[in-house]
Amino acid sequence: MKTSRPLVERLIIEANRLTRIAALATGTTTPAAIWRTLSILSTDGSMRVGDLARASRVTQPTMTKLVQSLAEDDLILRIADVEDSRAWLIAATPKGVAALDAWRVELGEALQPMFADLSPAETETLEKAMVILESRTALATRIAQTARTRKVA
Amino acid sequence: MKTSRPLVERLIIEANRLTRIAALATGTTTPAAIWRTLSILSTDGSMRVGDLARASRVTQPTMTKLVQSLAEDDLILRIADVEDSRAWLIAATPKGVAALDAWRVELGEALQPMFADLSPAETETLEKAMVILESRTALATRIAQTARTRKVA
DNA sequence: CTAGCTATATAGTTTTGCTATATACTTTTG
DNA sequence: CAAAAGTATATAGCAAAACTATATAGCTAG
Repeated sequence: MKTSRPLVERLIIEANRLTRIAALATGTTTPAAIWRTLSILSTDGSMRVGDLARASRVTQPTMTKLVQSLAEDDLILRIADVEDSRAWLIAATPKGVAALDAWRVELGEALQPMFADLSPAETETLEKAMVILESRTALATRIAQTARTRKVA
Repeated sequence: MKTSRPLVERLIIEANRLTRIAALATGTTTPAAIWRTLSILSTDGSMRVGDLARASRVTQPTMTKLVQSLAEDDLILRIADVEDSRAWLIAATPKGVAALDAWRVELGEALQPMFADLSPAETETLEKAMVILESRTALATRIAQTARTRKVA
């Protein structure tokens, strides 16, 4: 283990580990692609199939099929885009948001034992760190979204 | 967005988001399974195919095939287990560790802009939070490993 | 209005990962 | 200690997922 690893690098390593440990701790077999898609819609709002595919790092045909399957389960819905009738806006339904939320609760509970014995000072440090992280990731997704080649009105 | 979400839950949500954003920012097409496997071996040391499969959340035959392909690229090597000649110990090679490290550097650099303007106080908060996180995830993987049904000598 | 461009859908193929099972070795038991 | 039962990995065959290529429909520029 390098001692001189930059902070941001340590951050992404721990993020990957936490993600892996949490998935391991819950017994769910639901494909990660479903949660990833619902997470993106939940944080970034409704968007087109193509944008969703890019954000989720799959090809557009793959996302089209995933969206079809999610729509069948009423987890998302497809709204006609008034500005461009070729496109659809994909939005999470209340049921979809609830399913995502339940999964997050499950993940949180699975990780809980690891953090059960945090001291008040440690809890405060993590709370502060979360506020910082949350502000940065919120910014990042906005950048990613505008990266789409979009006509300026 | 819930305001009353528990700390641990916010943590896993941000971990997922960071993982997603970082993957998006780099253009790599290398399957995630490869990095996941190398990460596990790197942090938890050499282990058997079966344990590696469980840790990586794939079936044993899938891991057998992945291990074969990684061995062909000299990213891992298979050591005979002296205690049980049915089993192999899988270990990351120096080349494997280097590849993992390069990928982590790339992820870190991709996220760098998001964190370029941290104040000294914010940096310190994140540094402290990382120390806490690193100690907890280190603990967690040890627990997962002993969870294997292992004969006591 | 036509030519070219863009958004999503479909078809067909490749890849990935699964279940079932075989093989080799270890452990338990009578 | 030999036979039976159990465990670790490997292989075979199949199912699911995701890709490339392309079709279809709608938009936009000249």
